[in-house]
Amino acid sequence: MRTSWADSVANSGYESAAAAPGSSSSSSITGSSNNNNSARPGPAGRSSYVPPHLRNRPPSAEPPVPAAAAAPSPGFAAPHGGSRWGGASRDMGRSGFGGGGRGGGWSGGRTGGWDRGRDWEANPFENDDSREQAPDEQESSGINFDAYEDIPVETSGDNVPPPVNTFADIDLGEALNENIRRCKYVKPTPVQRHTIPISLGGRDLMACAQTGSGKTAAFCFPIISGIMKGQFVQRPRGARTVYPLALILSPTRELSCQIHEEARKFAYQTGVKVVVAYGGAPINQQLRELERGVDILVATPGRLVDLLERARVSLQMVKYLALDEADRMLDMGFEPQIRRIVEQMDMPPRGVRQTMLFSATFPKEIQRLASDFLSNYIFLAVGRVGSSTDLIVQRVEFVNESDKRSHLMDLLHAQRANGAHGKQALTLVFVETKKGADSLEHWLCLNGFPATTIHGDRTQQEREQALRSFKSGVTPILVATDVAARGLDIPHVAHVVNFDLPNDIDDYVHRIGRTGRAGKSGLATAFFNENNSSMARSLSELMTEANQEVPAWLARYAARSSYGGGRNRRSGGGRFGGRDFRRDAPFNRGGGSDYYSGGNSSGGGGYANSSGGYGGGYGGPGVASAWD
DNA sequence: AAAAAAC
Repeated sequence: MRTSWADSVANSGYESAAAAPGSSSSSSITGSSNNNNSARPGPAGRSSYVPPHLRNRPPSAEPPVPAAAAAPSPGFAAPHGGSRWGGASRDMGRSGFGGGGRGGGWSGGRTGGWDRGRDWEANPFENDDSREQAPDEQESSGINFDAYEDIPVETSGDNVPPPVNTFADIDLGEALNENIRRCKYVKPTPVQRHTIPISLGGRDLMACAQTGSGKTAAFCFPIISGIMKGQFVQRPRGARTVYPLALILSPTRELSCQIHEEARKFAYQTGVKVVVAYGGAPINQQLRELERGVDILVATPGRLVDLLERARVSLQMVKYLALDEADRMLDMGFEPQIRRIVEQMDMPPRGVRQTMLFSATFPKEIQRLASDFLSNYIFLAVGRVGSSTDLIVQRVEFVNESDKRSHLMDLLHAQRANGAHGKQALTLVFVETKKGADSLEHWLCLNGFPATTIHGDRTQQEREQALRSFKSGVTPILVATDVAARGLDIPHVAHVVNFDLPNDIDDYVHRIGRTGRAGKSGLATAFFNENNSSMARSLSELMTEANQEVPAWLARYAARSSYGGGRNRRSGGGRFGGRDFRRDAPFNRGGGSDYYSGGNSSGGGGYANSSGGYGGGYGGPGVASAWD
């Protein structure tokens, strides 16, 4: 049975002061072979244990097998230790993984013990090439990096670390670099260029970046690297509780799955173990996975609370907390649950753990809430201009409720006619309600359009099946509620139809972001009628910002309609999905919640560094003077 | 008002 990274590395001798994730030196880290605190429990024969990621490799490629050491202290099944950096030789190309066996306390209720088959770390890259790639793909990764040139970037906060230009500029470690290569990432996207150094520097972060701009990797790389480099204290091994070092929360089950799949690629053969937990799926399998060891837990809030209540998971050892779609996680529906997880369980407080919040949109009122979870954080906004939303052609058509179906059919017909080989291009149709989704799907199928649907009234199996069937083109039309609005990376979505417009402009931004991924172009069509008049203004503003053609009738609606369209008249105004709310009230301290959260900030006005002349004055490369 | 998120 293999254990997770931190389990195998750390041991009871260490103090909890984890090495700062950003500490650059790797040479000083204790090698596994001379770590006398190591303990290797378990049956004899375990001494020849070969960690999963090293099996089936030529002997020459294997790092030295760590020496067996003292028996574990009572109550602990402490695996042997070892630096994640690979002990003596980092140049081995992989870390000196200490895959110690788990002692007799292995509590899965299984008797056979050691199941090698299950220990094998499946290659997460296996299925990557099964998807057919367009022949004209310029980058093998499919990411059109040219689309990312010259994006305005805004940062604020104390001492913002400078961005990097290449992955090689950062010491992420060989194993991680190898996975970056396997992912065919040539160079970091803007959000990655800025986020990774901030995060490696141990700083809290609120990051606002386009849909499809590589946010997942931006928070995964530093977490994985930090866990590999860190010398973490032995995690207690009591009962059946597991102690992840990192927690990644997301608002939907499918998004958590997706993050898990991606994180597994990044963590492949690093020994860092990533596990996912979400509702609607049998909990027992997830529990078994957890028992096999977990460093990074990806979860949806409900299931995590369940696991915490059952005491199967403890957040006591969490060093990294990442909220994806953070503004969604902190809106009305989710906030209490998130507060409970972050503030009322056993997670270390802000300032002790490192917290990173990511989204494409960040309304100010949500930023205010979010600052409760952050300590002296850096705000980062990567602009929209020249980036992915620019590559999405947005159209708005006036369609009365009663005409929507036939109008949709017209669009689909035209699309089919234009499509290659008469095949239907992938089209994602958003509707307002679950019932509406079912009935539209039914109607489409009746009319000869292969469609399926995804929404919260379907079983998890049905939801995942629908997504697979859509991705593979079996049902090239997917009718969805907002469950599919955020984060899902579905390659080759040619067209997003807002059959029903959302009531919030931010939701619109996330929805249309399902197309135009990774720098590719896409089309978004919205059906607008009197019922959407409250959206007229924000929609027309957004389209103007994105250099889209605003129909004259929409402009008239916008001029007529009162403010408040979409509730937060554009979360940032300008070119970004958001702007640091701290800069709006630089002298407004105290009085209730502590916006400045760190307590050691340098002064009321010291936050801006890209537009104002004041503040720390970091004006390094890539920090555009974006605010006019 | 709807959607999502545990059993």
